[in-house]
Amino acid sequence: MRPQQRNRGAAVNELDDIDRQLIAILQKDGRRSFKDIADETGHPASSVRYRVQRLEDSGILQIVGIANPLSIGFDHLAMVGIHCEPGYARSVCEALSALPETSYVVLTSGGFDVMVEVICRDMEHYKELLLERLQTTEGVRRTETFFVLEAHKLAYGWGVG
Amino acid sequence: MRPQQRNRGAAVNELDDIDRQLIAILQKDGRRSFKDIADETGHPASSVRYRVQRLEDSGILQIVGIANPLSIGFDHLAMVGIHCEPGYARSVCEALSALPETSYVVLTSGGFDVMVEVICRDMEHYKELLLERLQTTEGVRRTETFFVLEAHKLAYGWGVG
DNA sequence: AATGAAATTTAAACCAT
DNA sequence: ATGGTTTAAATTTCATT
Repeated sequence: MRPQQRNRGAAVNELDDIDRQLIAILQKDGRRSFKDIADETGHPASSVRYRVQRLEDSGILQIVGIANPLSIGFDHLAMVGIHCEPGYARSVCEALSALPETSYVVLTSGGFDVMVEVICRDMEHYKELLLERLQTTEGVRRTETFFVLEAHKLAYGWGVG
Repeated sequence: MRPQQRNRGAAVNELDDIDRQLIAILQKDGRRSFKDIADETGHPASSVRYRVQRLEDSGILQIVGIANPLSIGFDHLAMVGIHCEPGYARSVCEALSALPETSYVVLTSGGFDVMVEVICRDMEHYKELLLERLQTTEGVRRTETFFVLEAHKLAYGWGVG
């Protein structure tokens, strides 16, 4: 193997228009067949497959099933803003990411150091989570809860860490 | 058709353990073949297909491609908390949901009336969005921006409205 | 890295229970 | 709503450029 190619593996340096086209199609329907996509875009099916695989392998694209939490019995969503002790923000993020109830954990600048979204079955569940697990996490100084009363738009992000 | 079955169509009244099992598998890999799932769960492939279709038709499950925004050139994420004029919270949600930059729009109780996540290409883009579109939306009184410095966990929710 | 064509596997439609 | 069967279609592998 040539030195220039070492460690490149399935990596994608930069997306081209075809990659973006494939992503756009799969964002609408993650199970569209490669042949369908090939017919729509005019590229050969094997090339479509090759590229989608490369995008998945390199971590740019993920094709997953997404269940509506409200339909599966988890209808208490809340956003929680957290103030941390200085120097603890990242470890707080890591600890909270490990909880099954969190669907969103980010380190932020501004009035909060960390923001997390949590999904609970009911208020009892939320109370236990907040008092016994969020507020007892080392480095958490203060929390502020914003209950989600209506979800108007929930789009997709995904695990970067 | 019997009267009891009218209007049931593809609706799912309540999920059983098999449904939950199928959702769990597809949440990890949205393109797993039905035959694979059938072999793993011990259910016939035709039943797996039937159930997954029903879950999709009834809006409980969605299988989509998710692109990492940071990989596709959108690396400025921010959470924006919004205070609204009394009575305007829902219309603000609707207006902001229509913007392509928003990936998350919820009506909340607590210190903010509305919270939105926005994804922008760069600061110039964010500045334009905030000053020209968010803050000019009718009913928006005050905004507070929390820039996302690190995304530790971004899981999946999806459009309920 | 991308494509084409072959062999293999899977999905879709159908039907019976 | 489930499970089996058949037919059509898609995926995978591999050789080629």
